[in-house]
Amino acid sequence: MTKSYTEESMMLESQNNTNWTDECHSSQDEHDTEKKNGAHETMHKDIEDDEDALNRLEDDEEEEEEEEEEDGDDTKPKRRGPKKKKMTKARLQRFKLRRMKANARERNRMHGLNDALESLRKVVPCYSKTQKLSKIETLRLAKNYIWALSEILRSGKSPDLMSFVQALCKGLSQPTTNLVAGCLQLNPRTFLPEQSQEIPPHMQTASASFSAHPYSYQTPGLPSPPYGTMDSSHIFHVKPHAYGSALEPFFETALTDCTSPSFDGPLSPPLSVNGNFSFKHEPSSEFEKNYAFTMHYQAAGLAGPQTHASLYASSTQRCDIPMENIMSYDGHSHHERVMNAQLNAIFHDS
DNA sequence: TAGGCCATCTGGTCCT
DNA sequence: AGGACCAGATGGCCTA
Repeated sequence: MTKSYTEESMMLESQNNTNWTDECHSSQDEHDTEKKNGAHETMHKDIEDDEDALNRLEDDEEEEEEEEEEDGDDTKPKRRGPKKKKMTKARLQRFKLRRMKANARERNRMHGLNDALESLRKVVPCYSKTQKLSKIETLRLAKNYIWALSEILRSGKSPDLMSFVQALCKGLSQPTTNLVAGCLQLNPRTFLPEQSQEIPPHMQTASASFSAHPYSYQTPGLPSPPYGTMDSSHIFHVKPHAYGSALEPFFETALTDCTSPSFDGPLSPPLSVNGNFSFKHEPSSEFEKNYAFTMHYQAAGLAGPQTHASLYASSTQRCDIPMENIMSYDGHSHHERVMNAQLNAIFHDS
């Protein structure tokens, strides 16, 4: 875009600021309404209005083109150099037309992006219509989820539940962590020794967790549905305490530097080429060695109540979740149920 | 009231 | 030339 465009836009901004702002506000208001109603009708109307406006502008433009020819001004001295185009009405309107088209495209593009993000929200472990994850949290959770599942597939071993959860929630904000736990209808205290003792040992591994009844972990004081349901995927979202645990994890390296929200370390899935994951059983690089699973939940004496107890005993920022504030879990898609079934198979086979 | 999140507008850049 | 994409700016809404 040339500098003249910038000048034009500045002019336009000052001349039409009110109108443009009004358009923006009305559009945003309508978008809010649309969100509340859960319909796209308003958006379509918005776009139709834009198209009407564009058509009107195009009609006006044709008229202005004719006016422009008659507007030849011989009184001003001619300037040398490249002829600087006059900012005629027609040019202004053409600019406005371009801008309106570009704005409409940009709106649609962002709506498409948001739709895709909404789809992502539905397939990551925590999904609630009533309290959506923010965009950034959705992306972080999705990234952690992909990485964690990839590690499971690559290693072919059941992870320690707590470590898995910690890896999953790495870098997430505390509110998001709470929300995730809320979606699970789980209170982190469930993993305290006194509660854990009631849990059969075999239930304290991830694989057992996935095969357990959804409410097996429910603390006596916890409310019943409709606060939420728990299928296997929800187990992934328990986050008793995400940051800096003393727990030696299944996802050991995933827990490093968890205190930094901006931490964006090498937490990618092992390999993804053209959408197909390729897992190597032997770390072939220093990176893989660093990020390979270093232990299993039974090998390091981490499984069981003591592990969880030590985890929480060392926690200074305990994640106590008032269950009355927990959002309801609104259900997962068929796709996710299929995915959960596959996960169950993975955990049971390993 | 400050901060987080969001939608939108805008101009620049790259690509077809 | 026009569209896609991106990042900065802006203002509204909500919550602690």
